[in-house]
Amino acid sequence: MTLRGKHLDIAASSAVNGRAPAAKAATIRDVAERAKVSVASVSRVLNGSDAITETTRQRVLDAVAHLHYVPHVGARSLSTSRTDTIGVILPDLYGEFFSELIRGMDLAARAHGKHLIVSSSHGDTEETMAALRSMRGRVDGMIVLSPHVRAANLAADVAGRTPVLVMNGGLDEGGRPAIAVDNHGGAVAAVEHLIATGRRRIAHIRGAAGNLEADIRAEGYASALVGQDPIIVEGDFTQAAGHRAATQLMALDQRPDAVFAANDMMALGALLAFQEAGVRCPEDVAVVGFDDVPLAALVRPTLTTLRVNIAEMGRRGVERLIGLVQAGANAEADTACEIVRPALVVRQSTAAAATAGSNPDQTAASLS
Amino acid sequence: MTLRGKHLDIAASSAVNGRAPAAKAATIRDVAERAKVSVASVSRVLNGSDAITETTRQRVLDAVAHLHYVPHVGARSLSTSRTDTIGVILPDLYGEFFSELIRGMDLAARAHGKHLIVSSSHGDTEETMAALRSMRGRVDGMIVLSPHVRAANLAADVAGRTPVLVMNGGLDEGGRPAIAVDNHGGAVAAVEHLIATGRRRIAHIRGAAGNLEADIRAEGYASALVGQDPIIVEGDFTQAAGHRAATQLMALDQRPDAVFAANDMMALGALLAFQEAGVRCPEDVAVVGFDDVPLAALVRPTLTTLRVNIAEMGRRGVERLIGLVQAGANAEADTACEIVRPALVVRQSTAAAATAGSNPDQTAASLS
DNA sequence: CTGTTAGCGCCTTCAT
DNA sequence: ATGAAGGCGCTAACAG
Repeated sequence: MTLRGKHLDIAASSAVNGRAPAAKAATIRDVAERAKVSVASVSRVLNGSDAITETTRQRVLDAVAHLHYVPHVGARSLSTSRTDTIGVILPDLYGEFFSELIRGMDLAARAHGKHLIVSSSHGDTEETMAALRSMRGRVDGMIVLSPHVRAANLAADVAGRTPVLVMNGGLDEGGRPAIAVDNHGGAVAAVEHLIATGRRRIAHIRGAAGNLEADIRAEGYASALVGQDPIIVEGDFTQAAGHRAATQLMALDQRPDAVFAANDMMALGALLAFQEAGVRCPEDVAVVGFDDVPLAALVRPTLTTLRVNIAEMGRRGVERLIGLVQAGANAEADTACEIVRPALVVRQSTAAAATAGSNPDQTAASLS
Repeated sequence: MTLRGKHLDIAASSAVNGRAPAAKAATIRDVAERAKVSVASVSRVLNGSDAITETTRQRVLDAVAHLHYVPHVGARSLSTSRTDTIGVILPDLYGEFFSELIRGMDLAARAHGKHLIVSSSHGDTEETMAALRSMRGRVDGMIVLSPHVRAANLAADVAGRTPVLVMNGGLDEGGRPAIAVDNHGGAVAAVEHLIATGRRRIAHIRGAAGNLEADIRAEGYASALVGQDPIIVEGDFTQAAGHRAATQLMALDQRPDAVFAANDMMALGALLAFQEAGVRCPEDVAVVGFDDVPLAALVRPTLTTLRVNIAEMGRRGVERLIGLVQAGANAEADTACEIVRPALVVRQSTAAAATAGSNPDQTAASLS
């Protein structure tokens, strides 16, 4: 007890001596002392809760100003068990898709006064778990993007009581809150568009094996083909993979006259490979991507793709998660898997040879 | 109330029945109880500190496993006053520059077992301050990227005892730890390259007014000109601005035969504008960007630019900050402003008309 | 080696 | 309207 008293004295003296930004940061107790009120009152003023005399309110605010006091969020969250922070676990931080996603999430988070703590798992299930664990108690809820179903589900378990929103493209999340892109529908739309514009040998550059979204898109592609066998080349969602795959395709006996790449970056890689080889797009070969990253409208020829509105999806994810957090125990109520329907955006890369060069950016109706 | 009680019952029962992930998370005390030891021992085992009997260690680990116990990081950091988290405040989250930067930072952070909490301030000084304040107690240190000097310096003040690393391109940070790009040197190199390849009327598309980096680059541009007056058009670092600016330039009586854009995105915008207008690059006009975002090597013509190695810079920033945090009170020792020298990367967009089409990606020696 | 206990900084009943 | 006091979950002396 006596010891404690001493401590306070020291803190007080150093606090009193000037508006020093260094030294030990002021605590709520310092403020209380300086304002001659109890910590409770300070707390009240700062949280705008109960009714407080205008006099004390001013006294407190003055003290706060003089001391450069800023409440310690960590301590606060320990007693309120809220952190006002949401965690995001991504498989990777590379490429325009994820940066757009984070941008959208940040926007929504800021709008709701939440913080965003991001972490990438490099696609590794073990790392995903580690990230999840280390986030416990640090966040009010998390959004997990894992290309592997297992990982996503495990994630939801490890999280314990913390709400988890899964965004990994699988439509069946076992009744967990989720947001997913209609990968199947998108792939089908891509192929149908190619067929409609007269293409007859349509190849597919797929994403990494084992990646859920890659699987579904490939499956959608195959199911939409008419009168031809699937021609599938492996890829991994990177521009380099698209380049390699396109090279392989050009070496085939019967060259395809159209390519549907599982994402835009690979489509771009393919576009470049074709260009370098003197294969003209869209005249000799049409190309369709997926995602509609900003870049897609910037390259020449501009890229036909499936618009996902990535930032919007990120925004939506954060808002939904915030809802889950607020719902608390009732969260069981929300187990819906929200589906995002990509919209086909027709650009130059799939113009029928005859009409090549027409309007570079005409958006078709949404799939839904 | 009754309704709520019912809900809770349900939750509870579901928790009891099996290794339920729900229910209230176990605390260190629960573990201690179940393992028949004191909380101190549990803490010891978990932190691998002191020596512990193998017996108790096992007992603790068992209990931890059975209870799905995960230490509460928030509480821990309250007593250790460490958060193992570093905060990053960016002016914006849009564009490839920042996504690359975050990627590099994430890599370094993960390597050191730190978390990353990001926040954008939309270039607004007030928002930057708010972000800083709200990070207190939540991070061990922060990295601030603010295009405005004032903001950056203010930031360092508001932060109080928390180490702050400034990365806003200003070389003079008043003795604060900082990392900056040699914007002046880069701009000069760009102009000199253009002159060396025979260009005589060199224009500049500058970044937003009031933006420190934009100012320095513009100044560097002007200082390197030989035998011509500066031709400067306003921009704001976006691709659209570059497009507009290029359009303005084409309308001039005496068209420039070269353009140095303050960043790659604007250079790309200009490239497109020229293309649409039928002005050939590099034959009619050469274009140089700044940053070397991944995209620069993907467009056609490939873009000559100043490589900054963004991800590496992000990595470096995090490592330096971690150093500052560890140094603690001795932090005053490190007040150096580390300078990153961009390297000129010559690509197709500045090929002299005669040699146009040569090697698309030859890197020149670094400036340093 | 292990248990006890006092805080870390804040919020929040419970009295007054 | 305000003050006093008991935690939140964990770590770190300080005894045994």
